[in-house]
Parts: sequence; C-alpha cells; structure tokens
Amino acid sequence: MTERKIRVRFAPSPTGALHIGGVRTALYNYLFARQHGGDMIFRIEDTDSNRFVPGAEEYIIESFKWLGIKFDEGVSFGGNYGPYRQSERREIYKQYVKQLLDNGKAYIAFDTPQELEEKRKGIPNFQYDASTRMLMNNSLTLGKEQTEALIAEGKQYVVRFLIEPNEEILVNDIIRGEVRVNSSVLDDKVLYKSADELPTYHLANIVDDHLMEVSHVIRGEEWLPSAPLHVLLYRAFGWEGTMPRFAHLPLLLKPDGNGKLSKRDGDRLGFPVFPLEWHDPKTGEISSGYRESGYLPEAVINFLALLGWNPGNNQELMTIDELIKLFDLSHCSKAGAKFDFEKGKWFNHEYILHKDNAELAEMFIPILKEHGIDAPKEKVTTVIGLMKDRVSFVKDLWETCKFFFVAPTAYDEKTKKKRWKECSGQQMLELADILETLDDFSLEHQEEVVMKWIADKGYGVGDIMNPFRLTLVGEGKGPHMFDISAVLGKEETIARIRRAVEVLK
RNA sequence: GGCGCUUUCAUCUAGGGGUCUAGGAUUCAUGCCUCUCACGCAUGGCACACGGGUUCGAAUCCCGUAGGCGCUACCA
Repeated sequence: MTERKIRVRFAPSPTGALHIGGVRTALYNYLFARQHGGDMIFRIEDTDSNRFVPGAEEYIIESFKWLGIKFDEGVSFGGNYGPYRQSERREIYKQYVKQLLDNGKAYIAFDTPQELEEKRKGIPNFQYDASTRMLMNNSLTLGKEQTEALIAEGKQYVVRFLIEPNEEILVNDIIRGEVRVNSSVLDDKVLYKSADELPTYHLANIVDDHLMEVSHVIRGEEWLPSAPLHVLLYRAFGWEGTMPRFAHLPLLLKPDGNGKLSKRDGDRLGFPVFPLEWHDPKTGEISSGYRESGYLPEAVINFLALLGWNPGNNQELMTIDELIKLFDLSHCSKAGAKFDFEKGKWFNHEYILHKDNAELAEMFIPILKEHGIDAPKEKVTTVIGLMKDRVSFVKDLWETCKFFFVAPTAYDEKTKKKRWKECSGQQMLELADILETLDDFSLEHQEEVVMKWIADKGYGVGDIMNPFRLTLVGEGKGPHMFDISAVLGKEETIARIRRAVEVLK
C-alpha cells in the first residue's frame, strides 16, 4: 500500500472552455505527479449527454499543450487503462451498477423528474433518503416482480445509492484534515440513468478512479460536500483499502465582490478566464484567452501556482521545474483566493523581462505585420531590448514602440508647450547639419559629437534633447535619444528633424 | 433553511505560544536616478473579524459569535 505508485488525474467534462480554476487544479495535479515520479491521467467525464459541447475536448487538449502541462496517459495520449472517455465505458459501469444492485447497496427508482420536482415544492427540505424512500416509487416499495415488469415495458428508471442513516463518515483530507459528516444528511444519490445508459458523475468517478488506480484525488473544494458519498461508494464496492487520498483545493474567487470566479467576471472586468480564446459553438460568443491576450504560458503557470499555494518562503518567481521541486499539498491555503488580475500582469511583465529578445521579436513581428510594417528581425530585436521593460504584454509593444517604425504625424501639444522653445527650431536645424556630417552613425559616435557641440555652444543638454525627442518620437517619452536615432539611422533621423521643424516652426 | 469548509494589510500570502512594535509580493504615495517616459532603487501607508477562555505569555491552542465560500439536480 505504501509502495503504491502515485497516479493522479484531471477529469474535465467537455461542456465548454477550460476555466482558469480548472487549469490550476490540473497544474497542482501535474506538479504533484512530476514531483513523485507518478502518472498524470487525462480523463473526459462526458456522462451528461445533454451538456456536451463539440470542440471542447480539443480545446482543453490544446490549452494544456500551450501551457506545457503534459499528460502521461488518457484521451489522445494513450495508456493501458482506457478507454478514457466515460461515454465509451458504458458496459464497465453497468457491471458495477449491477453489483451494487445485487448486493442491496442500491435500488431502482421510477420517480420522474417532474414528480420529484413536485415533492420538493410541496415538502420543505425534501430529500430522497431513508426517511422518504419508502414513500416513493421504487424497487423497495414496488417489489421485485413489479419492478421487473415496469422495466420490461420500457419504463425509464434510475439507480439510487442506498445510504444507511446515522453513520458517521470520516473523510481524511490532505489539506483540511479530518472532515466528519453524518450519513443522514446525504441523499440517495442517482448513480445511473436508464435514459442514456450512463452513470452520473459520482459512480463513474469512483469506478474509474479505482480501475485506473488513482492514488490521489486533487480537486476543487466544490467537491468536498460529496466526498463522504464517495467514501461510502468505495466502501460499498469493498475498495476502501485502495481508496485514493483526497485533497480539496480552495476555490478561485471573483476579484471584487463575492463568489466563485466565473466567465462573466472576465467579460465584466476585462481579463481572460480561459487559457485560449474560445468560440462558443452554441451561442457564437467569443471569450478572450490568455494566449491571445499576450500572456506567456510560463507566467500564467507561475501566477496560478501561487494562487492557493506558496513555497513557504518569499520566493515568487519560479520555473516549472522549481515548482515541481517545491510544490507541497500541505502548504496549500484553505480559504478561497480572490483572483488578482493586476498581479497576473506583473508576473507577465517579469517573464517578458527575462525572456530572450529574439524570441519576443518572433512574437512581435506578426503584430507589426498587422500594422502594415515589415521590419527586419534584427531591428525588432534591438527595439525590444530597448523597450521591453516598460510593457506587461507583447502586444503593448506596438503602442510604446511604433515610433521606431513610423514617423510621427502629429506632435504632442503638451510636450511642445513645455519643451519647444523659441530657439528650438534653429537648434534642431543645427543638429541636423551636425548629424549630416557623420559617417559613423553609431550611438557612441553620435553622442560624442553631439555632446561636444552642445558643450561648445553652451546649450543646455535638456534644451536640445527634449526638442530632439519631440522631433523623432512626437511625444515626451521613450528611451535615450541616441538609442532612438541609432536605430532609425541617419537618413530617417535627419528627415524627421527637418519635417518636425517645418510643422513646429 | 440544512450540511460542510473557511477568516492575517485593498489583493496573494509568510507565520504553526515568547525572536511579531507581524515579514514578502502586487497596487497606491513620495523621493532618488535622469535628455523625457518608463524600468530600477529607496522610503512610506495599509492587516492578525469580534467576544470569551487556557497560559507567566496568543496572530498562533480551545469555545462561541459574526462574515465569506461551497454543496444541497436523472450537472459535473
């Protein structure tokens, strides 16, 4: 038992885009598996045929590919415990449902959803359990013969788990410790529906985790209330000895107000809640993604890892390998974490700072192309080296750097008022003449010559540089002047000065 | 309503009886740097939900209260 191989799983249902909270759950599973040399399984829980959304499964796979979270087995990854799509495991589940039925751990119920709805409306706090099941329409009240007759004539039914009342159930959670619940508060959960011949989540989950030899179930806190039910199911099957260990993660909450982080919050507050852009095939709605918004996957991973967990020291920037080394379920927080988008931006900024300029150039070139600019990679790389410390996203580079690629068409009024003096026009023309004489237009040489000219003339450095900036940039910002002029080149620099003097007078 | 989980700066969090006049990061403010804007650096502001215990001593342990969150489907 102690020798058991670590096996974890991430098991989404293909009902839409992968939520960022799900990404974090998958990440923690991944870190845990890697750290222990275990396996990470990708299972598709599509037992609700009504909620199936085409493309969702592919989307999820693509998301993890982008994020760099790798699975060892599962849908699209192969493995010896398949099939990994629950809709393809019907026959397996049927067998286990029968086992429960045969052992008297479950029973067949004919109550229709409408009938149950009526009950709930009529009786306060109605629950299908030990106190009410003998009043309902099921194999317990109908008897074997009549039950079989009803099934034979094609009546739809469900299989419910028979829960014995007044039993204390103990769930041992790695993050939360011992959680005790009395079985009387649990209802006789539906385990199987004859309508689509599929089990519900609870049954499928337990059967699959057992069959796939899952050792640890690391999932969101929303599952904690059903954990006792799962324990009971393991017990009913006689699998308690190999029951996985549970760890229920704190939830990701809305940045403002209260509640679980939802898709709407992203739309409302202007940040993505999905890893990739998602086109909803049903509504036609498009939701933004981290990838399309210019996030680096490493930054997303790092940010997410720290939402609900920390390494126990003050380290915040960690590579995936460091995360694998440091991750520890017992260091997970218990309370939900509000999703702080600003911090996410900061992480991305840090990762841009550390990323290779040429790689960033590869990402920026397509954006330049969108603006009709076809610049050589060397130039783009140089520009990025100069400018990347002032952006949080690659796409922000366009607004901050465009003056490197297009001459200003207008000059910022405020800057003009503050920096453009009466003599500036004349001085700029002098500067243009000086630059004209240079054969070597390198940053160093320009600086040497221009600074000497300024000193010789007794000009103020700022009185020259600020107007100079206005002529090249069109605004009062940007890196050091000779960095700019060196990138622009002699011809363009001088042309921009002359044009600006014309306009500004 | 019932059941469960949870509670340290605005936010993410460190902290597991004395080293806490509570540390880091983000955000915010100020200053330095400087040809501008950023970056960077420095400084500052901001928290132990409340009430009882236990103890020589509690952010840390116990009990209440309040708040927050989740679940309460033939959804996962």
